[in-house]
Amino acid sequence: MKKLTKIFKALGDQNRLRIVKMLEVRPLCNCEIQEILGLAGSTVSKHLGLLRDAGILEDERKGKWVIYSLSPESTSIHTLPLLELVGKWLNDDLQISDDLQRVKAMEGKFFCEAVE
Amino acid sequence: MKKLTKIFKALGDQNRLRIVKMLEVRPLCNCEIQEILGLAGSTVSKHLGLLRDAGILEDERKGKWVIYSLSPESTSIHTLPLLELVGKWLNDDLQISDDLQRVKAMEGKFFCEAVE
DNA sequence: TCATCATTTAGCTAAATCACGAAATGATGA
DNA sequence: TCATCATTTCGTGATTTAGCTAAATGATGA
Repeated sequence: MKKLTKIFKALGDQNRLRIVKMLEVRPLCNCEIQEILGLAGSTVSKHLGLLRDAGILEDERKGKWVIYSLSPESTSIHTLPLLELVGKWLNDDLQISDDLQRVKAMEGKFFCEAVE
Repeated sequence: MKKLTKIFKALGDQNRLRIVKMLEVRPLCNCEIQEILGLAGSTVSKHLGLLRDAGILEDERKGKWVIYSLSPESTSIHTLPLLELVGKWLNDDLQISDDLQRVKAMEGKFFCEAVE
C-alpha cells in the first residue's frame, strides 16, 4: 500500500504531471524542464527524484546531462496503466498542450540532445 | 489538471485508501470507519471530506448518521477506472484484507445500519 | 423543550511539502 | 590541473497536511 500512496503522491502535483506529460513526447534533461516550468534547477531535480522513487521515471547520465525518460513497461507494471488514464484526462488541458508544443519547438536548441 | 491532482492527492494517503477499499464492501458511516482506523471522528470526517471533494465519495444523511458510499459511475467518469486499478493492486495487501474482514464482521453491530 | 448522540467545524501542534539560493558533486574539455 | 557547466544535496522559510481536543451543528426522542 505504501508503494501505491507513493505513486499517487508523486502524481498529485501539477508540476509533476506536466513533467510526466512532457516526457511522453521525448526524454528530457533537467535544464529543458526548468526552461518550460520556470522553476529553479534544484526544485526540478527534487520533483524528478520523487517521480523516480515512485518508479515512474528513469534517469541516465549522458555526459554532463542526466536524461530522464518514462520507465519502460517491464519496470512499471503499476504506473503504466495509470499514465494511460492520465493521458486521456489531460489531453484537452490548455497548460499541457502549451507545454507539449514548447517541448517540440525546443527540439535541437539544447546541447544535451547533441550527445549521442 | 487541478481536478486530477485533487484526485491523486486524495488517494495518496494510506488511511484514505483504506476507506475507499472498505466502501467497496458496503456503505459505511463515520463511526464505523473510526472503529476500524482507530482515528478521532473529526479526523475521519476530514478524510471523508477530502474524498468527497475529489468526487470519489458521496454522502447521504440518514437520521443521525451520514452514510458514505462510492460515487456511482455516472458522477465519477474519472475516478472509477482508477479505483479499479487500485483494487487490483491492493488485493493482496494484509492491512486491507484485515480491514475488509472487520467490516464484514461488523455487519449489524452499528445502529446506523438499522436505519432504512 | 431539552438531553443525547453522530458528525462537522474551529483551533491548535507536529510533521511533511514546495520553493529558493548556496554549496557540493560529476563530467567535460582547454 | 583547473575552469566550467549540469545536476544534486543541504539549509532555510512559507505553506499545507494529518492528527488531536473542544465547541458548534443536525437530528432524534423522551
